[in-house]
Amino acid sequence: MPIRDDPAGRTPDRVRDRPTWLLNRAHARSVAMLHAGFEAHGDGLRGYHYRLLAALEQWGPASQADLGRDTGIDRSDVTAALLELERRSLVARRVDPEHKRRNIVTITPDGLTTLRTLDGVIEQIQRDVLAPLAADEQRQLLALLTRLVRG
Amino acid sequence: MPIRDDPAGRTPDRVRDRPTWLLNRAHARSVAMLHAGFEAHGDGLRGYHYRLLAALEQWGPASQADLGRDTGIDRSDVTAALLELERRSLVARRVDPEHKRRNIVTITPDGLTTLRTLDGVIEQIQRDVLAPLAADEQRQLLALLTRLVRG
DNA sequence: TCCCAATGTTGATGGCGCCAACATATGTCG
DNA sequence: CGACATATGTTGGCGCCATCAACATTGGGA
Repeated sequence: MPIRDDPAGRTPDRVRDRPTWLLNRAHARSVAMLHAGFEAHGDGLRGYHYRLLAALEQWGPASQADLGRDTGIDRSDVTAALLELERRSLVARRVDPEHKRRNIVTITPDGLTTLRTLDGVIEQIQRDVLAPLAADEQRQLLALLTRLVRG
Repeated sequence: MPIRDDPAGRTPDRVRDRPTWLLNRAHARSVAMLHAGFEAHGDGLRGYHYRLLAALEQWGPASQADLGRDTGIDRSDVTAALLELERRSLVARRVDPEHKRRNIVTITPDGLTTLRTLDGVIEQIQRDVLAPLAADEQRQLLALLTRLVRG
């Protein structure tokens, strides 16, 4: 999904230094690296799956709707991603006996193992993404991005 | 295309502070704003169209292949976007008499006008995107992103 | 009780990027 | 010159992430 990696292409001046363009490129860079990492070690799982597993690990069993709210993933995409996770036995789904319209989703031991593996892969990618910057610059960037995002 | 704007959703800890996640969110923010801007004032044009117009304005007439290289847009996508731009008379295409397999694309006066309009819209969006930061922080962020992207 | 809200599912759409295949035109090298 | 490779534009398909519409089911509140 990244734009062409090849920076050989001249970028129009009016585009090249714009904040939105830089954010786009930086994002493309990180997505490309994540993609490569998931490709190599993610066993076919994608960002959605990781986010769902992470949410389940952190807050325990939840309904699909809650998972969607907690991860910012649309209900319909939650359904699709959970089907895949269930197929791999990384999560289990059962109907909530209290509210029969609701599915309670639980992460399985295998799911936890997978989550930990992905954690390692992703941590390495974080380092790779930030590699062009010195340690203090990395901290600066993260602080600024955090303020940008939360602001 | 941004992830859900609603930041109410709790984000899993292991995700929330990761550089790739922050870049993703910052990008989502800028894309959402760009989307809204194009929606309101872009007359249905998309990022591809703007980039092509910008490249034509800056470097003058070019073949479609060159446009693709200069903008990082795939040849096939260049074709589609130019069809739309031609339909709106924002660009003109003619066969290169020297190399009959080649189309020479030229921006029209209307195209220039549209480009300037979009420029204004986009400039405003840049300001909005960076609004949470003070002026010196904005400069810092841009410098860091530039190094990240070029590094 | 009746209506409305929430839930899970299916299916479709859009933006952006990628790639394969093809016909056509243009070299280049034996 | 002729065979071969290369560049170009076009078509069509795929993938990822995000969004929305519509629906049946279930539950809660007025």
